[in-house]
Amino acid sequence: MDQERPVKLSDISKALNLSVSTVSRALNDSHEIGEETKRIVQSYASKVNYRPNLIAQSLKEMNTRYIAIIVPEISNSFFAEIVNGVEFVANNQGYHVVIYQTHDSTEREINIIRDVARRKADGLLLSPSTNQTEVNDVMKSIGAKLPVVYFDRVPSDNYCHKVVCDNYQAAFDATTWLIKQGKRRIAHMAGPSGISISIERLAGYSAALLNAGISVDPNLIRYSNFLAREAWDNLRDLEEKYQPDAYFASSDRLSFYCYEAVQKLPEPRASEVKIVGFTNAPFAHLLRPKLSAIVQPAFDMGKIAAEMLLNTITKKNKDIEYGFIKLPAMLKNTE
Amino acid sequence: MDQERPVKLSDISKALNLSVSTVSRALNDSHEIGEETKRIVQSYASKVNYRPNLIAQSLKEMNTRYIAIIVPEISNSFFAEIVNGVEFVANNQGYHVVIYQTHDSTEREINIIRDVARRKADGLLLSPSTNQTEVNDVMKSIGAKLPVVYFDRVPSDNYCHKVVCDNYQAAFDATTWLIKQGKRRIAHMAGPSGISISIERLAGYSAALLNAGISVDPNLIRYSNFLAREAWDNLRDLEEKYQPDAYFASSDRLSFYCYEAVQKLPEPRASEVKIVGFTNAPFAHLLRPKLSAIVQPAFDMGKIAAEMLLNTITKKNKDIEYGFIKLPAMLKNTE
DNA sequence: TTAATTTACGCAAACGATTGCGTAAAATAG
DNA sequence: CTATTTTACGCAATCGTTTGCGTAAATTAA
Repeated sequence: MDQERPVKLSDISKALNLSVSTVSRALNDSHEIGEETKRIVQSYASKVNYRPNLIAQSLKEMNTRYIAIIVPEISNSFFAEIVNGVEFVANNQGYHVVIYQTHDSTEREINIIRDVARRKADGLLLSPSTNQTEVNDVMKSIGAKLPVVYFDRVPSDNYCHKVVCDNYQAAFDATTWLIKQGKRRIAHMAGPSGISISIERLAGYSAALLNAGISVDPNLIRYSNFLAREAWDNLRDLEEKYQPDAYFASSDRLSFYCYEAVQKLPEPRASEVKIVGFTNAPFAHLLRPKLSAIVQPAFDMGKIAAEMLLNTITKKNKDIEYGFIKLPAMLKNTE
Repeated sequence: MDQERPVKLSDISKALNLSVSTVSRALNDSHEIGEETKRIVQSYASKVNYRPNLIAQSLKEMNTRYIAIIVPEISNSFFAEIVNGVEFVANNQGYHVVIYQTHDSTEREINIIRDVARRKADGLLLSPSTNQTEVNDVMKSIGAKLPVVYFDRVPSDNYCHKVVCDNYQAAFDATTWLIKQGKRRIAHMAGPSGISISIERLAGYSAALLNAGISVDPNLIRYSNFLAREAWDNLRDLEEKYQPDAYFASSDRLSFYCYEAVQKLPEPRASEVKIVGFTNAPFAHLLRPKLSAIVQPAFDMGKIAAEMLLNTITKKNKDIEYGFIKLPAMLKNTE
């Protein structure tokens, strides 16, 4: 009934008494094959459900027609939207998208990058983890054949393609909004120190404070790596010692941690403390009291990053011109 | 400095004046290679950063050491957790996990399945879309070489591996809880009709009603495919005509749609109408008024599904024994 | 010391597709 | 009718590995 193993070119060639090369060319509609032969081959191939083995094709043609994207966590709506944008562009151009997640582990990230290189993905979209230098070494060691576009968290040097959101401006606007709400002791819950987004968001926050004549209090600035534990410790400590009247949260997860921590406070603080945080969670607007959200144009970031990547992949001329795109974020749920 | 192209076996063999086969065997620690030679080859290989080309390896060995998982949407926490469970098991056994999403499009799903087959994934984890029969045909046409485990939404026949949650019991418990809260006009917001989870959840809901002496009102049962539009139309219609005193929502998205719709109602209905819905969203418990949640053991489902799949992949004896695992769900946020 | 075995390596064929080149037969040109 | 071109196909190499088999040299057995 159904064949036990996938049918290959040589099966067809034997069945039709043709050479393998003729069959191959017939299926690829080559001009050096007679029309009659083409018809015979093609109809037989579709009858027996022939599908070219992509492994063999890839080995021969030295490309795989897929790109990889490495993100910290797919359940994070921000990254999920980016992936969707990437798929939108890539699928239109005949590329498949393979998604990997690091769970914010540098070790996993490095393993994945190596694997992507060994599997000969045609390109890579990367939002590198905390440990930039280690990742950088790996990127160098895999040979120069793998085009890369960085997004969200990006390296500081300019010899690479980058797509980011205007973190400085977004943080500036959000902090300014909090100040306009009458807040002055604004805690800054930052992500890991040292990476681009943390630095820029902190800079925007600080600038907004200074701009309003408020001095920046280092005690109110807390870095959390991606462990829930650290964030909670920071939040408890802040509440015990400094009782901020607002929180600026620098990531999706931190936004919700802050929100939860604040909701557990006794009234009236619970409803007075304002929170604004980076988040793309689609249901964030359902929360009461409100969680004000800095929403990044994630889908567009994904689209643009994919376009840049596919451009460099299919580029004929080899003169590289590194792109750097910066997109605006939006402040929402500000009632 | 860094080589322009990845180094391959023949590069090493030339550099060391050895045959390719000797180099290959030395790197694979074969017993028929002298210790001295092994040392030389291995140290040279690591010096020049040799990484075997997985494409070539796969072609030769007829396996790829990766499994694919196809889900409707990665941003859905339920599926994200499943993926995490799958990765947990697969990575431990040296397999990579490749994630695809269908966005609930049968066309995309079919394309992906074909691609997975052509790329020779070692196995597939599948939660098939609405259009079971079409998908079934494709699964048959790709040849018998691709082991599959179904999860969440599963086919009705017993000649396949399946991992599901006890949807009947979960729906029964949740509906019973609503009844105990004094609710009697409980709307049932179902997913697409015809798929396993919709059928089972509706059965559990109906049984709970009958069990409490409440008759099942077909007007309160609404099917929505995965378009937001349909769900909203159903909700508006229900509110206009029937004003249910509670909602049972059969999916993550429906839960939040219901919640949002109810919150927009004038008081006191907005705070009186109770909602219980399937959701694994990590911040669902932050909502006020509460959204009661049927939480599925998604991570475990993923783990179990992956274990079943890897078992059938590495199985020596070919006598297939189809597994069928059913896991309990938990009712949370019931105050 | 000779025969049998082991050790350590090389040759070449796979895996399944694509493609440059060679060549009969057919078509066209002269 | 011969010379040249075109058509339509087959042969064999290639992509980068792995692996069965063959075989010198080294070792052991008799």
